[in-house]
Amino acid sequence: MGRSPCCDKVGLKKGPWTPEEDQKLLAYIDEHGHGSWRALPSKAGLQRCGKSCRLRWTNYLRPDIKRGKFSLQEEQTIIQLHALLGNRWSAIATHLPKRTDNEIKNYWNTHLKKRLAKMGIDPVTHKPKNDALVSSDGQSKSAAKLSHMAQWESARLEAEARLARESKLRLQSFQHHHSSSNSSQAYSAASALGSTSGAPPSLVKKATAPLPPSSPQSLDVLKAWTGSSWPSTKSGEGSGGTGTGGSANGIAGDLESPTSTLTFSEPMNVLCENPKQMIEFVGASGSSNSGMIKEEGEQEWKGLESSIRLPEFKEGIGNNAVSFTSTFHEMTMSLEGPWTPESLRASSVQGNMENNDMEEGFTSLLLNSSGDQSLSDGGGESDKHSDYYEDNKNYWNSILNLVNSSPSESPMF
DNA sequence: AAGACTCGCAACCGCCCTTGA
DNA sequence: GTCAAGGGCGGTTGCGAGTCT
Repeated sequence: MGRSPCCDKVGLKKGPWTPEEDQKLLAYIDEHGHGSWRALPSKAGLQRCGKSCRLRWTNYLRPDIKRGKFSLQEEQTIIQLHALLGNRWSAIATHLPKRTDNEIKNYWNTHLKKRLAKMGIDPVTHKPKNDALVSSDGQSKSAAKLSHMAQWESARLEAEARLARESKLRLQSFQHHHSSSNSSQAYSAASALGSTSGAPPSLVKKATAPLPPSSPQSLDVLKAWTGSSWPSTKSGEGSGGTGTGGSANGIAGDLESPTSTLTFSEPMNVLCENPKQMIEFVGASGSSNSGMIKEEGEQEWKGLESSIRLPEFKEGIGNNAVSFTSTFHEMTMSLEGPWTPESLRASSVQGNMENNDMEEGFTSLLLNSSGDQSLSDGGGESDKHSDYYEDNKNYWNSILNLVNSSPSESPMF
């Protein structure tokens, strides 16, 4: 399975595309679709390799591409998803409609990474840089492991959310045929439908009944659900905290097992020296996508550098294991409606109104320029600990809420 | 004004996975 | 089961534009 010689052929043009070439490519795809990329150049009269055509199309010419400056909201989304997914740009791109993975990658490398670094946050781990000094006791290992597991979890969430959406769509179509107009009924039915709608029973029931961690079935099923969005091993990915397992065979590697469950019981116990340190993560119910209420604008970043609460943030994800417990119901709730900046904003406002001062996640940590005394002035040791737990929980809440609130038009769902 | 330097982005490279013969 | 083609993805490069000295 060697590399295809696609671009090795002599006589093929490389380098920047001319408007004429763009025109030819556009015209051809308009008329015929792209079909086989390899065959396309000759048919379209282009002296390019198919791969080059595909890239030009997917990264530039595609009509559904939004170009130009990233909004603050998009920046936040990228940061949060990167914290969770690492350098899986294509996965991140599925949550940013109209942005290409290449564009996001470039933006991260040229803007966001630098900003985080400037703020003393390691863009790879999303933790304060000096954290490495503190973690000689093995906590960094736990952090890495946790991050690793979070990635598996995210892939699993994607799969389950996608399935939930599909179930819902099926149900809606079913109901359409049966002239039912009650959407809440539709929703309840969708939740209950499970076993008859193609949703795996383990999902519908609620996932505290774990599939065997290394269960081949669970892996195959998940792979099928995710539409091959399962994380893949890339040689370079380890550096991004993204040493995801890769093919199913690799799953049992460094990470014990990405469970197909919603509870990281076994691995997390391994991580937790003190079981009391287990923090239950409750998925998106009443989700408040904190940090989504800021207005767009560069100046938002300015106060940030001075106001970020490094001590709390530092204690964030790395030191403790987090038990992710969610329910199919909660997940389905979080998937209601399309994912839009407005909806995020709305849910954020709602969340805040629902007393959720505590529901501030990573982005809020980054963006809050005021009202942050409560945590840093906390004083007492016990307060410190509870703050620490809260931050830990909120951090993942924020990120996973975002992941759960996937765009309806996302190809991933 | 001009050369040096920096930045941002489009495009390329190369690895890997999937698919189908 | 094997192999090659096709395509996806993340990392890297090269060049033009902007900024600095």
